[in-house]
Amino acid sequence: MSTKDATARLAFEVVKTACSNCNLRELCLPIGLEADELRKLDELVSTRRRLKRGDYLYRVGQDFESIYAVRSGFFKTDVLIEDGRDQVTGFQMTGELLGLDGISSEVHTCNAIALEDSEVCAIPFSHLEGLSRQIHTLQHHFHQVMSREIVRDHGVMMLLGTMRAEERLAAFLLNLSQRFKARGYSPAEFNLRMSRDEIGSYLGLKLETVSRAFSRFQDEGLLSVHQRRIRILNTAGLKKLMSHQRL
Amino acid sequence: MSTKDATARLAFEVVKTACSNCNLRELCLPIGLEADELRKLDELVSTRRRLKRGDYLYRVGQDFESIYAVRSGFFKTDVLIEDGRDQVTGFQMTGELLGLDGISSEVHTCNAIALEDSEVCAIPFSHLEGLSRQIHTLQHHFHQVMSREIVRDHGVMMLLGTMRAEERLAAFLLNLSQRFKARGYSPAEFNLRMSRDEIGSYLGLKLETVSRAFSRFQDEGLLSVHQRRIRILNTAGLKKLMSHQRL
DNA sequence: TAAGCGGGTTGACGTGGATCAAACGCCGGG
DNA sequence: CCCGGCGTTTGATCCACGTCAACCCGCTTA
Repeated sequence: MSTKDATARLAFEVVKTACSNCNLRELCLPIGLEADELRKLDELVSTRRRLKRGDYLYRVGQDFESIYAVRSGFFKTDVLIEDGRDQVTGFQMTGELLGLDGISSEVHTCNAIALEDSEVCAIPFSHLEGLSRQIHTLQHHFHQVMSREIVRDHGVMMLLGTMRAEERLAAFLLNLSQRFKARGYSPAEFNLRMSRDEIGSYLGLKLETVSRAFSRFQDEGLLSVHQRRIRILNTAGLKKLMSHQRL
Repeated sequence: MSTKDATARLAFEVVKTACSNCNLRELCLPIGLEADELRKLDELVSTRRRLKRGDYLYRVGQDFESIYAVRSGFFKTDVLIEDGRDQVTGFQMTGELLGLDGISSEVHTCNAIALEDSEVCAIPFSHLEGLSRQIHTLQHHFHQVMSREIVRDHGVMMLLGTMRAEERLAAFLLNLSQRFKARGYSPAEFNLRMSRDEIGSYLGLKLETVSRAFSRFQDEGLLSVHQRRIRILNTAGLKKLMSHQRL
């Protein structure tokens, strides 16, 4: 997938959008807003963008002017260092926000890439700031979203800093499961949108280690795994595994 | 140091404070505010608190109502899991903010502990939201601070996910160095406020590994180390070490 | 139908850092 | 001045995960 293709397509795939009749409004920024406030938000969320699998929503170094709400699909964000190493910093699904990293320096500091065909709402940031000066609820909710991102990052730091391979994978799967559940999908059966390599990058492991951990989970009857199709058979077992004292 | 001692002392050590004549105002929340705006901020920043080494500024589970700006001293924040493992999520120095994690759930999700005698300004969060609805500059600056925290966390994730022990320690020291420099202290010579164990926890390493890495750096002439006293002798060498391709 | 390819699995082996253990230096108290 | 305690250093050993390599599976293309 060439960059030019992606950029060209993006330029045209914009659609007028409206929060007030979006079925994600309980999951996304509009939480708790009154009808008239929701109308104001509609004006704010100016455009929708469609992306194909592999397209970049934004790249490191690109000017920041909007944050994005995932309307459908699945994303990853990653950061790079010169020598080629990279780290997946998160996976984002419907109702989650992308681009908060760009606020600090007016420039995006990570890449956001669609892992399947996706759709996002672009929210021009200066407008969001303007509106959140008027709507207290929106302001507070936005602050909570940013704070939640910080808390999530602390969880990942804990995972990377103290957990062993199987614990990391268990934590990862339980987190995904719970997020699918919150969106009305089965918490027990889902398919992964990311490769073993991407999971490994997120968890600070090599893809072989991820693959082996999957196999061991399957052997122990905790899951069934077929390629990217996951069925969780023993949630309690996975949870127990996570809190196993390090020997 | 017992908890009760700390809590009792904290209750009394409150002092009226003012941003407008604080010599940190170029480093802290007031950046870029006009004189009259600064006066409003003064009313906001209600109290100052002194802490002794080892005191908790706040604890996991405690109700969130203020964020804190470090006026002097040095802090660490950490998170725990049931089985006793813990992860230091950050070290905070003068001008940096503490407590952003609490916004999302109205409850603190990490502990903040003074690593030396310290002083903080308490900023009641609801007041901050109120004022930032009036002062655009303040609002934007606050968003930048939160975003910067997210970017910093991504850096730590990169460190924990992809770097080896010596690279982590080099990155850590260079970061400290640069932060001391920004505060007008020597970037080359400083003393660490935290133990090897705390460094290890932050970097996802055991204290022995940290100690060995220090020794090796010293052998290679990159630093001189005497207990917690650090002198950086070869910044370029440390930087090069950081970007060494993994074999 | 074959051939190519990208992603996933599995095995054999190497190694960086954890673990265990001992000793050292610094510091405060008797 | 000695003593005990804590943080740190250093050495010896171990093991979880990385590395390297072969192979497999499902999909696409010729």
